[in-house]
Order: sequence, then C-alpha cells, then structure tokens
Amino acid sequence: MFLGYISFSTQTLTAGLIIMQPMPKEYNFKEIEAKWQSKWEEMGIYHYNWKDQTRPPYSIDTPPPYPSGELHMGNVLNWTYFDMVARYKRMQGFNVLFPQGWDCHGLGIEIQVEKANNIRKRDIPSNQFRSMCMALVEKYIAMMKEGILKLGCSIDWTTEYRTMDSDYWRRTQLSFIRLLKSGYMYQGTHPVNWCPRDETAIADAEVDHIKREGTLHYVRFYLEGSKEYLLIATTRPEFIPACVAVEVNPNDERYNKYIGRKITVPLMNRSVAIIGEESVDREFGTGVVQICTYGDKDDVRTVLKHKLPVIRLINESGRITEAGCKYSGLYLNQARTAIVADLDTAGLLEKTEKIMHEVGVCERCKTHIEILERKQWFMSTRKLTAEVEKTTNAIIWYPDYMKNRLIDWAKSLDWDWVISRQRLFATPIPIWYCSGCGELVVAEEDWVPIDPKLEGPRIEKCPKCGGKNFVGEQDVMDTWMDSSITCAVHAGWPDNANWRKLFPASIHPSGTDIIRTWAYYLMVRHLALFGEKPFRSVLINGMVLGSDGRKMSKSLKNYAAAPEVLSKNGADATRQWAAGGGATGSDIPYRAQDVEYGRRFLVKLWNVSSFASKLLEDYNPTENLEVELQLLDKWIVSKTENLTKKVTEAFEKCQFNIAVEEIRNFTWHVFCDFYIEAIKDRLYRPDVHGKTSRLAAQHTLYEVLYRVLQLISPVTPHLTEEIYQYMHKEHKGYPSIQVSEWPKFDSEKISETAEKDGDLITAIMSEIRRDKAEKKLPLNAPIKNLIIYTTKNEEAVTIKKGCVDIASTLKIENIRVDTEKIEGRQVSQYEVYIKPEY
RNA sequence: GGGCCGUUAGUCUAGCUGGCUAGGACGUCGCCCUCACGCGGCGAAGAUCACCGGUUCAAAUCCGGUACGGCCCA
Repeated sequence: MFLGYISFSTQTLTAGLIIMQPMPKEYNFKEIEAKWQSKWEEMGIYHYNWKDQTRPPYSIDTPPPYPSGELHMGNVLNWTYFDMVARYKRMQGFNVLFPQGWDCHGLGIEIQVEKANNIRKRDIPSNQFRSMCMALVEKYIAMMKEGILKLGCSIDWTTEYRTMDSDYWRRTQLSFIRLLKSGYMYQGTHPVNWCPRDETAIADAEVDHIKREGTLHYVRFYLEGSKEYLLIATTRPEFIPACVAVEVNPNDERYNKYIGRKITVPLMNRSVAIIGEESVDREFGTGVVQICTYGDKDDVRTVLKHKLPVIRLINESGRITEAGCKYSGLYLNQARTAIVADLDTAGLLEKTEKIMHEVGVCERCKTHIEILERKQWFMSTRKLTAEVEKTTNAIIWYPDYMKNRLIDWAKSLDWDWVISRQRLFATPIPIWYCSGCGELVVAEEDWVPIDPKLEGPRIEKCPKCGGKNFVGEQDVMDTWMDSSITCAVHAGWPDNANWRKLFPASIHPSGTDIIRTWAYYLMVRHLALFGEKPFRSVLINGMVLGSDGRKMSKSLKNYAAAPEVLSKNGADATRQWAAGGGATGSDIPYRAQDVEYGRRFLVKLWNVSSFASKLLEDYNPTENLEVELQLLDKWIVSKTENLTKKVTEAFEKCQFNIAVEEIRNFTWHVFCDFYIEAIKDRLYRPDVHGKTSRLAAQHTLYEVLYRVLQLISPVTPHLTEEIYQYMHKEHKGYPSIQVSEWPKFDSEKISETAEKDGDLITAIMSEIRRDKAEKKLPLNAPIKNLIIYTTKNEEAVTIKKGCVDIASTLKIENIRVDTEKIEGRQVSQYEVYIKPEY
C-alpha cells in the first residue's frame, strides 16, 4: 500500500539539472487512459489508509448499483460526480474512502431469470434458482465494472463487496436482529401492496403509478327489501363479491337519507350497510361507491375507520378464493368478464363508460398491484418521520431544495415499511417457528449468517413448550434491507471497533429518482440502529435526458450507450460532459456536441502543453525562485490565483459545471489566446527582450500550466496525469498529480493593478485584432505605425509599459502613446483610441 | 387536487444572497494555411431574460399572480 506521498517535498527531489521531456505531438486518449488506469491501480493511490492517524477521513457512501446490464449514461453522470469529489478531497489532504459494492438481490434479477428461462420461481429447486440469479448478477457486474473502470473512477477496489455474499448477509441479518430487539421490527397481518405475478408483497416505493384507460361500470344496488336502488360507479366490478359497505358523502342531499340502511350486494346473497364518509367525491361517477376488501388504499382506510369485516377475495397469485362463490378459481380478469356478463344478464348493469384513471403497478413487472392481507414483517418507520424530517433539514444538500423530496415522501407514507418478500433471491430472515407451539425463535447475533430454510436454530428445544422441531421462516428480506445499511458497512461496522471514525459518511450521492428509496431507507435504518444520521451531506444528480430533452429510452431512439460513448470519446471528454452539462441536481440532456467539445478542449490542452514543453526545453524550474515578473506575467498570475479561488469554491459547493467552465475558459481564452501569444516573442528573442524577461515568462508559463492541470485534474484525470508526468513530476515531486496538494489561494499573488493593467493591454490587442479582421488582413500582417490615444495619464503609463507586448504580439514596428486626440477606433469599454497604419 | 422544479439568442445551458455592454457551448456568417494547435486562430451577427403587476435609485435576479412544461404525491 502506498502511504507516503504527503511527505514528498519539492526540495528533496529537485537537486541537479532537470530536463523537460519533450511531449509527443499526438494525443492518443485510448492509450493514455488505459495506461493510467492500470498504473494508478498498481500505485495504489486510491487505497484508503486504515492506519492513518494524521489525515482527516472522508468517506463516500457509494451507492452499490443494481447490476442490470451495461453501464448507462445515468451511471456515468452519477459516478463522475462523486469521483470528482473523491479526487478533489484526496488532493485536499483527506484520507478518502471510496468503496464499491453491488446490490445484487431482488425482483429485477429474479424476473429476468424467469423470463430468460421461461420458468416461475417455484418450477425448480430454490438453490438452482438462486444459482441462476447469481450467475446473471455476475455477468452484469462484469459489464458494469468494465464501464466504471473505463470511466476512470478512483475506487478502492480492495473494498469491493456483493450484498449476496454471506458476509454481507451477516450484516443485514445482524441489523434485523438488533432492530427486532429494539422494537423496530414486528410481524403483523396488515394490508400490503401485492404483485400477483411475482407473488410477493412490495413496498410503497416499489409501486409505480401510471395513467391508463379503464371502464367505469354503473351497477344497480337494491336497497334491502325494496324496489328502490342506488346506482354505484366502479372501475373494479370484479370486487363486488368482496363488497363490505356502500359509501356516500353525508353532505350529499341526494343520498344522505340512506345512511344507516342496508343494501343488497348484487349477484351475492347478502346485504351491507350504507355509510357516510366526507371523503367521498360527489362528482365522481354517481357519488355512490362500493367499499371492497381491498380495491384500493382508500378501502383500507375506510375498513379500518368503520371497523368493517374483511373478505379475502383473492389469493397470492391473483385468483378468486372461495369467498368469490361461483367465481372461485378464476383469475381477476376472468372474474371481471364473468361478473360483468352476469350483471348484464340480471339487468343490473345500467351502463359503462371509458375513463382515464391512475393505477398502481409493480415497478419491476408492471402488473396491476392488488392489496392483500397476509402475515408480513414490518419495520416501524412511521414513528421516525419527525426525526427523519429534523435530520434531513440538518444535513447539507447539494442542491439544497432537493431535501424537500425526502421530507415530502417521508410524510406521505401511510403504511409502515413491509420488509418481507415471498421470493428466493434475497437475504433470509433469521427466524424459526416452533412446530409445536408456534413460538418464534430469533437467531442469536453470533449465529449469522444463517439460512433458516437450510438450518435449524442452535438450541436444544423450544424455550416455551420444549418441542424439538422448528420450521424456518420462508420469507426473505426486501433488497432495500441490504442496501440501507451501507453507511455503517462502509465504515467497517460491525467488525471494526473504530467504525464510527468513518460514520456518518461524509457524502451520500444519489439520483433524483431514488431519494425516496435509497436516501429514505438509509435514513430510517441508521436512525433506528444507531440513533444517528447516516451521512453528513447529500449530492444529487439529475436524470440524463436524450438530446431532444425527453427521457432517454431505447424506444424513443434518443438513447446513447455509455460503453460506446466512452470508447469513442474517452473518459476525460465524457466526464467533462457530465461535469459541465448542467447545474448539479438538474436533469441534463446527453448531447454529443458537449462530449465533442470536451475532446477538443483536451486536444487544446495537450497542444499547449506540448508547445510549452518545447519553450521550456532549457528551463530549470528549481533555479528560478526569484524572477522578475513583467506586466502580463503578473496579470496572468493574479488571474490564475482568482481562478483557483473560484474553482475551489465551486468544488466545495459541488458546482462542477461552474468549475469546469471557469477552467476551460481561462485556459483557452485567457492563457492560450492572450498570454501565450504575447510571450512568444520574449521566448524566441531574448536578445531583444533580455534574458530576465525570458526567464520570467518561462517561470510563469510553467507554473500557470501546472495550476491549470491541477485544477482540472478531478475532471480529466488521465490527460492531466500524462502531461504532469512529462513536465512537472521531476520538479514537483508527487508520484501522481492525483496526490499533489490542492493549491491554496494565495492573496499575496493577487494584484488588482496588474489585472487592471493587463486587461487594458489585452483590450488594446483585441481591438487591433478586430481592426485587422475587419480589413480582412491576416493576424500577422505588419503594422508600420500605431498611435494609441488616452487622456488618462495613468493609462498612458500602463500602455507604455505594455507596448512591448502589444508590438511583438501584433507585429507593429512603431507605437506612439499620445494624449493628443486622434481620429481612430475606440478600444471597447475604454476611453482609449487606436490608429493603426499598415 | 397538493408539493417541488423549470420557462434566458435557432438549439442546449450559466447567472437568480439585486448593480456590468446577461456568460458559455453547439449551430450560423466573415476573414486567416500567423513558425503549438484547421480536432485550429481571429472576428461578427443573434436574447424586449414566458406573461402581468409590485418592492427598489436599480430586477433575469426579490414578492404576488397568470400561462405553459417537467417530476413526485394524492
């Protein structure tokens, strides 16, 4: 492990003459990026040093991605964001922990395995099914890992983990046991969201709401012992057998007189009560609705409030139970057809009409969600809502307004989190039941990892009845139970006694789409387990849109494949798109031109460096500590210092787009277009300008370039490393620019006068360039005489000082600075006039 | 129906703790084979900052409202 870079000082390595290595003319990103990716790994510069006592730690709560195939542009955006943070913090002297895990379990993989093999979970032995899932996960991990490596992320791969490994189970199970003991986990029979296709309970967060066309049925419900009927409107007539009440708004003059009376459920030989409920929408349908167990979440609320009976109409796979009488055994949609037909035949169906309504579907398989009552495990999350809100507000969010999404979500939840799943590929719940008395046996902390389906509890007999037979819990945990303890796991919990040094995590990166899951579950779990916030800050990235500004999707043909983008343009160019594509947290479109521009910037930076390496061939950086800086040297030095300040502040606030733009503009349009153009003559002709002046230019060129490389290195690590190795490594001494010390803003180097003076000189240069352009002359067209007029004495002095630079840059033979008014063109934004004679 | 966000040149976007001729990129147009770079250089054109009203010496920026769009939740 590499430990010692902090102790490298520039003094110890710089004895003797240093010869600048000439750089190749061509910039081959493929070669360079691959080379540094493997060299950095060999150097071990990304390893977190667990023994370091001096540097402050900085821990990144890398969200373990769900392996779903190849890396996509959203991942690229996400990973680039926190990789820049990691690199920046490392340079700032932090001991950075940048771990990488994989969130393996869950329905997503199971469904893919089922579809690929045309099977259902129960068709084959569960072990075989699990192996198939694991094989698919491994395949996807390999694909994603390749992409992450190609992106040049500074991950500490010694920390790599998979949530499907038994060592990770151990942690998940341990967290379950502790939460059970502290009263946060409970078993209960409550209504839950249920996916009939996947045959499992799912949490609110896993339900998608989509707009769909449905049919509204108007059905006659006869009042008990009467010829009078009420017309109810329902989109789900198949639930009529489970009707437990009919509801009207008590303020509705049309119907409130019926409240308390009995009404007959059509097709079923029974009656239910008519009840009043203010929440009934008088405008919807007829204003009379049926309450069934359970048609939707509203039904659950009403049943609870009015203590209505529950009729279990459907089973786990979405078939009608015996409670459905003659419809028993049918699937819901079959029952629907049959019931509608029967209603029609009996003359009870008055009419139907099409309506658009929103339905809940399973986020993984898009099947219509049902609500079922079945014994499940829950985490009491709702009692933490106030705490979640308080903690969320106390955490730094980049950008700040994103915290609302978490708070709003937490407050909107009306059920506790159901954490059990009736699936296979997941962490087992470490629980057994005594076959004799049903007593619940919880695994001891030192039994885990354990699979209760394969192994019995490590006790002689049931503590209650003495029975010796136990049945393991068949249900498994929600995948979010695995991934919602990462902040503690990354820090080394529970094995590392010192884990709180790295906890709470310094930063939690997340996309706008997973705030309600990842951020929320992390929050409730860590609060419940440790009584502390899981992270100190949250970094939010937006969604990647297609180039047309719409959601990126293969069907819209605006999809960009990340591996292709990376291999075509390289990581450094792609990363610039991610960093500069838009403000942090906002959605950003993928546009090939942005990546293209990134690539052109790299070429520019490469070319200027290669040029500089030639100009500095005879420059020995160690000898020139005292140099006599000229007007434009001081100007660029001061501007560089201001740039350092701006970029540092931008990185501190995770405003990557600002950082990137500042550096690029400075490099391209200030450093290259003006400074380097202006010093060429000083470098080429020391006989005219003097050796001291040449040395000052070389020194400034060398240092400013180094500064630019450092500032942009978190964004474009490969190219900056390559240039650094050629030009600065010998002198600066750091084995990699990645571990060089982040420049500290030095107010000593700021000179308002120098900037003002330099700005005036460069403004005059621009004006002359403009004049040449308008006259359609080449830039190097010689000018015989130039008269510069200003009334301000101060400016005249400055201009005289800068005459040399103006003359050499624009090939002027004679310059006269005058205070006599002349007819000439005005220098933009100055009361200065120029008159060139060609 | 509620919440959050957005509306800036042909396109994408920055700026929004109020004070600059509103910054950048792509695209467009003109010029230049200037000895680092044509994957370039130098220039130019292009925006009543969605609309209405208010606060202020001063508003793209703050406040209120309207319209349209996006996301999330009912």
